[in-house]
Parts: sequence; C-alpha cells; structure tokens
Amino acid sequence: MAVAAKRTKTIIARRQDLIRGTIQSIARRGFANSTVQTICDEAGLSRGLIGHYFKGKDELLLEAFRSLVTEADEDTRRAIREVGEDPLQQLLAATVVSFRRSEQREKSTVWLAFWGTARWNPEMQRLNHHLYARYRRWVQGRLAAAAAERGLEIDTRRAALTYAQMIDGFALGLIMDKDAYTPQEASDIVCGWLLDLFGESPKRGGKARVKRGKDDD
Amino acid sequence: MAVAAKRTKTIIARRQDLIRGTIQSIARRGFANSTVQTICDEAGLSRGLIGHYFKGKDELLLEAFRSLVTEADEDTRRAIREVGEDPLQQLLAATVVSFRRSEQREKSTVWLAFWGTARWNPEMQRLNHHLYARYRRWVQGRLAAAAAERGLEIDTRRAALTYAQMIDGFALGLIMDKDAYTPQEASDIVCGWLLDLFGESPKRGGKARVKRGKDDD
Amino acid sequence: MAVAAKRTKTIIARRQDLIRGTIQSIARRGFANSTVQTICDEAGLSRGLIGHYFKGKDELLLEAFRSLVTEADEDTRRAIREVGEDPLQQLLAATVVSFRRSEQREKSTVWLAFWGTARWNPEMQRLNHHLYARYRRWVQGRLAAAAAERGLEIDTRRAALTYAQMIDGFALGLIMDKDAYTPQEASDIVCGWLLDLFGESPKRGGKARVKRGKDDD
Amino acid sequence: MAVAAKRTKTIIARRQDLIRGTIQSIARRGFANSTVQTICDEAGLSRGLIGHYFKGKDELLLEAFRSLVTEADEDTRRAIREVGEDPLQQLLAATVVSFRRSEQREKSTVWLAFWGTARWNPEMQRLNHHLYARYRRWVQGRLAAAAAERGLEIDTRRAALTYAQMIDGFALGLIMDKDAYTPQEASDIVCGWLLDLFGESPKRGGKARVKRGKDDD
DNA sequence: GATGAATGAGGTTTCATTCAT
DNA sequence: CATGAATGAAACCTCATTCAT
Repeated sequence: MAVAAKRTKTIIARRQDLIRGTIQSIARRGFANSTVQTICDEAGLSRGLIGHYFKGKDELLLEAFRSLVTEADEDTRRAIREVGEDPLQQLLAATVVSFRRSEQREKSTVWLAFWGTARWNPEMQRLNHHLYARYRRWVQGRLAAAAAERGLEIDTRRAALTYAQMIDGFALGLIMDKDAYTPQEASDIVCGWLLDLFGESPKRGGKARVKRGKDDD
Repeated sequence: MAVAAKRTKTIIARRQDLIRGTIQSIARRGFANSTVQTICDEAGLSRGLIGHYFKGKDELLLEAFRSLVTEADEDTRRAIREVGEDPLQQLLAATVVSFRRSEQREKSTVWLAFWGTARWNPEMQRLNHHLYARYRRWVQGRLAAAAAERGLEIDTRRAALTYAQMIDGFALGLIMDKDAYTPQEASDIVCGWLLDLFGESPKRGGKARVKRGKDDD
Repeated sequence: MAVAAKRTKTIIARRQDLIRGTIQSIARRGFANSTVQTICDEAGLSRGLIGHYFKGKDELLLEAFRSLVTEADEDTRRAIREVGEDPLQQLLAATVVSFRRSEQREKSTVWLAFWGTARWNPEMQRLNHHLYARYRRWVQGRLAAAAAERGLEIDTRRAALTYAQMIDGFALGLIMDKDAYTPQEASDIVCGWLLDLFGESPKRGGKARVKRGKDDD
Repeated sequence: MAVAAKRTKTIIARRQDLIRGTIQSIARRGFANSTVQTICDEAGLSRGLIGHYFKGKDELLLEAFRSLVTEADEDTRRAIREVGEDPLQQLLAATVVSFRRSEQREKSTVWLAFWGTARWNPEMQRLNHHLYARYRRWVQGRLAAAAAERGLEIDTRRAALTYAQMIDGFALGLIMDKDAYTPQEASDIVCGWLLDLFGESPKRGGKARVKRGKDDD
C-alpha cells in the first residue's frame, strides 16, 4: 500500500478512535464531565492529539453525534434491505432494529445527552432535522404502500407521526429508566400497533376486547 | 412574627427567583453555557448571592429540575380535578394539559436539557423515577377503571406504557423540531388513541378503514 | 466617599497595579517570557484576576504600552511648561527630560520590546503614529518659532526630523548598550546640536574647528 | 568527494532556507506568531526537520539574527571598498547603503523585532555589542582620518556617536512609520550633516542662515 | 443581607520537540 | 534523510466559590 494511502487510513482510524473515545467518555461520565482529557484517555491517545485530527473539541463532539446518527441510519437501512420489498415487513424490521439499538444502553444514553444540547447547536440541529425529515418521509411512504396493497384508506401523515414518536417515546423511556419495561416489550407493542393498523394482528395487543362472561351470557 | 415571616418569604421568593433564572438561562443559552453569572443575571441578583440560598450551583440545578417536574405534576393534577371523576375524561384532560405544556417551548427544551444530564445525576434520576412510577401507576389505574366501567378487558400495563411513551415521544418530537407537527395535532392523535381504545371514537383517526367502492359493492 | 466611587477607585488602582506588573514582568523576563502568571505575580494579584479588569492579556499589553507612551508624553509636557514660553528653552527641556527617561533603563527596554511587536499590532501602531505625528508637529513648530525670533531661516521639516530621530537614535543606543555612552553625553550632544542650529552655542560641540598652529600663523 | 560535498552543500543550503524562512515568517506574522510550523512552511520544509539542522528553535532564531547582522555588515564593507580609500567618501557610502537597507522594509522590521528581544538573550546581546563596538570604532577612525586630512580638530567620539545614533534613529523612524519621511530624505540629511561637519557642504542643509534683508542693508 | 472582588482549579488549545516509519 | 504523528508542558481563559466591605 502506498505511504499516502496508509497515512490516510491511519488518519481515519485515529479519528474513529477519538469519536469512539468521545462516546465512551460521555457514556461513562456524562456530557458535562467529558473533557478533552477523558476523551483522549478513553481513546488511548494523548491530550494534545485532538488538534491533529479535529479543529477542536466542538468539531469532535459534532462528529461523534454525526457518527451516532449515521450508524443508526445505516443499521436501519441494512435491516430493511434484508427483509425484502414488503412495506409492512420493512416497517416491522425497522421497529425491531430500533429497539435492538436500545439494548446498547450506553449509546442511547449518549444520544439523549446530545439531544439535550442540540437546541443550542445549529449544526447538530440541522443534521437532526435532515435525518428525521427523511425518516418520516420513508415511514409515511411505507405506510401508504402497505395500505394500498391492502386496499385500506389511512391518514398516513397521522400514522407516520404516531409511529415515529412512539418509537422515540419508548426509546426515551428505556434511557430514562431501564426497569420500567424491556426493549422487547416496547418492540412488541409497536409491532402490534402496526399489525393492528392493517388489521393483521392475530392477538389484538393494545386493543380492548369485551370481557367474556360479563355482558355475554 | 412580622419580621421573621417577611424574611422567610424573602428567602423563598429569592430561591424562586434563582430557580426561574436558572431555567431562563438554560432556555436562552443552553446547559453548557449557563454559568452562575448568567443565572444570577437572569434572576436579577448578584453573583455571590447564590451561596446564601443554595449550597452551590449543583443544588440549584437540581432544584430547578425539581421545580419543572413538580410544576408539571401540579398542572396535571389541577386539570384532572377540574374534569371530575370520570377516568377517561381524566386521561383526556391529562393529555390535553401535557401538550399545552409543550406550547411553552422554552421550558420543554430545558426539560430535555436536564434529561440529557439526569443519567449521571443520582438525585435527578431518583426524582424522575419516583414521579414516573407514580404517573404510570395512575395512568394504569385510570385505564383499568375506564375499562371496568365499560366492561372491557384491557392489558392495562401495555396500554399505560403505550400512553405514557406516546405522550413523551410526541413531546420530544416537538422539542427537537417545532415544525414537524403541532401540539394540537399531537394532542388529537393521543386523545384519538384513547377514545379508540375504549371504542368511543366517532372519527376513527389513526385507524384504517376499508376504502369505499373497492370491496363494497 | 460613596461606595461606588470607592469601588471605582479600587478598579483604577488594580488596573494600574496590573499595568505596572506587566511592565515589570517584561522588564525582568522579556516580552516572550511574560505570562499572565508572571504579570500577576509582579502585581501581587492572583492569576484569574486579569479577567476582572481587562478583556484579556492582549488588552492589558496594549494598555501597558499606552501607559508608557502617555506617561512619557505627560512628563515632557510638564517639563516644557516649567521652562516658560521660550521655544528654544522648551526644546532643550524636552531633550533633557527625554534622556532623563533613558536613565530608567527598565522602562526604556520595555518600550523597545513593545516597539518590536507594534508592527503587527494595529492598535499599538495607531497609537504610536498618532503620538509621533503630534510630537513632530510640536518640534517643528518650536523650531520655526525659535528661528523666527532670531530672524533665521531654517528648513524646519528637516530640522524637526533630525531632532526627533536623533533623540530616538540616542535612546535606542542606550537601550541596546548601556556602556557605549551615558544619557548625559547624549543629552549634551543633542542640546549642543540645538544651540548650534541657532548659533547660540558658546562651545561649538560637534562642529570642527581649524586646528590652531596649522593654517593660522 | 562528490557525495560529501553535495551533502555538505545541502546542509548549508537547508540551513539558509530555514534562516530565510524564519525572517520571512517574522516579517509576515511577527515574532510572537512565528512558530516552528510557520517557519518551516515559509522555508518549504517539513516541521520535524528543524532538529536536523539546528539544536532547536532558539538556535535558529539566533542564527537568523546573526544572518541579518552579518549581511548588513558585509553590505556596508562592500560599499566602502567600492569607493576607494577616502574616509569621507567611505562614510558617505556607508550612510547611503544604510538607508538603502531601510528600503527593504520587511527585513528592517524583523531587525527591530529581534532588538526587542535581544535584551533578554545574552547571545544576541553579545553579538550586537561586538558588531556595534567595531562599527563605532570604524566610524570614529574614519572621522579622525577625514579631519586630519583637512587639518580640522574634531571631537571624534562625539561625532561618531552622533553619526551612528542618527543613522539608527532615522532607520528606526522608517520602521515605525513608513510615511513620516523617505529613506532618501534621511540619507540626504545624514550626508548633509557629514559634509557640513567637514565644511564641505555646498548647500548648508540643516543649518540656519540669516534671512536676507533683515540685518543686511 | 447584598455585593462583586479575589482566588485558584481546571478546561481547551497551542506548540516545541521527539521518534517511528 | 524526510516526514508528520505523538507527546506533554504550559499558556490563556473561564468559572464556582469564598469573603471582606
């Protein structure tokens, strides 16, 4: 391998090390207690090195957030590709992979830490808006396709919002309190909601049914 | 008594001023850029005064979070009391008041900022767990009561989780992107979900219906 | 004295302390080795205090330079006032006071240190230009007045430049090498030059005279 | 021999490159903002290379100063040689070449930057003292010779000091403010002073003359 | 009680130097 | 020999806290 190529590889690798270090440091100590020192410690590098690979701490933080976000995006895309073309299957797969991510509790926590700061960080906000817009568009599209296949009429905007915010709401709850419910439970509920939406649920999870033997006799 | 009362009141008032200042400062500058100076500026007090009313900045932050949390709690209780004893009406009122809170965008943002740090702050975490546990218990109880009234059988744990996380998910979405949907929309969706759960919804909002003229005729 | 006035006085005093500390630190260690720490040490204050009184180190350095420059200006004005209205006497007094300043070797050295950086510091440059322009104008005016009194015709621009640069040249020489000549010598030479210019010198210092007994007899 | 010679030459050439880079970097950014990086950039070399050719940054700075100083010395010697043996002609040539150097404004500025630090750098100071002592001795010798040729009696110490400090004073003025006067003007004044000293000036530049029509009638 | 001056710890960043490739 | 990655010291600055007035 050419020297230049090798060097480039090292640069990328070191940047990755620092990004990983950032996420790990935040995971362990929180956002406020993560200093350049703790980040470099986690990355196994010396303090001054950050300047070689990033313009400063702020850029590194942004890149760490970007890394988190794009990793999630890619995970989801991969999971979707694997289940083929059926829109409902794709939505179910996206749901499952979302909560599989919640099992990596540390990363999720860091995600929330970033979200807590994004409001005052234009770059982060832009990045987040961009990805969420695309995500919601995709969800809405899949819902529309699934409905069309079944000859159903759905308020897809409403359903897409509900879906996306349910996912986030359950993820948020898992971050804030790991003992309130499990990722599996959350996954089941959302998948149940999806199936129910299209009238395909065998067990109508979240829906009420009339108690047997009370009014029916 | 007069003097002592006045002093006591002043102390309480000053503490409130500082708490308000904290929230305002975080709302304007973010968590990371809120210093004792900016907080005292917002509160209209001098820098050194913080030591008279709180043990330190950390305690003040915790109290500010507590204030946010208990204010929300009290708002909700008041709203519930106002609609009387009907469990479904209470849940609907709680929903409405939740999203009315989202309209105060600044406070919500601060809330998220606190959540982003709560994971590494045992006190905050304890406070949050306590309130959420009570909240979910209450939701579950109301759902159970509403179901019982109607002779319906519901998985109340599942429904309570869904309800609580939907609320949070929609609130989170409003904080992260004020243009994706309105609080009103979110409120409608969740209220619709509640009504649908009990089979009372006239317009079946998020639910699919079979398209007219396709299978029918 | 009112509290506010007292405080203002303290502020001014502390700023002066820091300015003095800056000059002293540069005098002892040079420009490059003067840090905020050494400056505050010389001023007898703690490191962080600089932020209370100046926007940063750069501002403090500029103010120290300004202090040096205006002090020199005021010294000269005072000396001039004391000798009355005669233009030649004023120029002689200005000369004497200039070299009296050179006796404070430390300050002069610091002056040169600042000059060595002024080229890349727009503020310092502006300040310096302003004062020098005024200074040269004043010299030229006094020379013109002295010439007019005596009915002499002088190229005042040329004479003013010569005077001003001689002063600076001798001052510079004293800074660079304290053993080459004394301030007194320099003072005598420049005063001699002035007197000679107006034909008033009893002993014609720097001027050649024909050796006795060579051409005369 | 070929290889060794080539290497030696390369080393010398590289050292020269670095010295030139140092002067250029200081000229562009000032002393305080010249780092090993900026110097090597200007020299077209990589950062780490400095250690191969100099013991460290300090040595390089010293060598750059030495280069400036010896270059000036050699320029002057060459100019003197070219005008032959007449002492006054030599002094005039030295004067002219001094102000020709002032036309290279960047180098002069760097010179002053070094002077601003020399006080705290024993090596620089020694170097400077040595050269100035020799320079003043030479000036004094030429003045004495010129006076002897003409049968004039001169205080040569005084005249040599005046000459040397006038040169420096005018050079300093040109560095500090390029618009106050031109190198040509300065050169004329000093040459005029020299000629006048030996009673050879056709136009008695800086000297006063009695106005016509006042005492003459 | 109220103020803001004072302190000094600790954060980010820059930089001269070393060293493996 | 040349490169630039790596190191860690040290600089500047910010900030929570203390304390004299």
